[in-house]
Amino acid sequence: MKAASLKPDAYAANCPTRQILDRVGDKWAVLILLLLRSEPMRFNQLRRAIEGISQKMLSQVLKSLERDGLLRRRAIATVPVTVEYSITPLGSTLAEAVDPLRDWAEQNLKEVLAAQRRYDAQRKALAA
Amino acid sequence: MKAASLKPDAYAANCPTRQILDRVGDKWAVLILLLLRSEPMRFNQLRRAIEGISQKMLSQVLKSLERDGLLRRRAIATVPVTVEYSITPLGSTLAEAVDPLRDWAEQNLKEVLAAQRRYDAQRKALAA
DNA sequence: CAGAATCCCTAGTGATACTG
DNA sequence: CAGTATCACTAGGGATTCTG
Repeated sequence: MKAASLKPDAYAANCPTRQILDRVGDKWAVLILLLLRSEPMRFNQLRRAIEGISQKMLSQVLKSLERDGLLRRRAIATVPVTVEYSITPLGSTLAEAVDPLRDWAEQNLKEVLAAQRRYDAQRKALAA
Repeated sequence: MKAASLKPDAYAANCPTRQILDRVGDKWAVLILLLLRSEPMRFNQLRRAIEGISQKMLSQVLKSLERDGLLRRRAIATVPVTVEYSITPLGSTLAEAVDPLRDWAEQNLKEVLAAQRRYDAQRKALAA
């Protein structure tokens, strides 16, 4: 865990958008948020749903999402203990703000991939 | 430079959204895109505008953005050479899809920070 | 000016084991 | 079940140097 940054650039680091984009860009954060949007889930339930995340990362990301007020953690005193994670209203609004990006991705991924192929073909031609 | 991933999880890695979110989450990519939205810029012009990016990163990010078809690179044969980067239509639509996120960030950063303070205060109380 | 190539170092991440 | 703690790794990113 490191603080934002120590002394650097005035343009990038201070920008509120940066912090949010970092969170959105986080490999798992948005994924978790989107999952919780449909229903509350428990720890291992999320773990299985995501399949590929280590429990360390899951635990870590959940903690920061909770810290940011984007989701809420509820421990239920059963034996063994049950913990339920649910999205907060704030988290929901963020998830909504991400939707246009999802849409863009789905609509334009093909074009991006095509551009990549073109670029790579071009480069290969030059290399020859 | 690594390929997407080799064999892992079916849920996270295959998702088109993941690739895009990675790009959006990239520390500089979106920043650059947003800058270019207003006007084409040259390499060192961007470098100065961002202030804090290393030229390695700038060069690297520019290259992948170009590869993705999100911006276009034009080398003009002057002495010394001039290179101009401009956003593509595809890049513009992505930038637009990011706007809701910017807005969310600006509107809700305060609340996020407040949540963080609450969380931290809570934790400190428990630690005592 | 616009980059490419190197070196280097640390922070992010996974795997493994342990706990309440 | 729901985590925490350790260790060990490597890839991301900065600083520096060189080039067309």
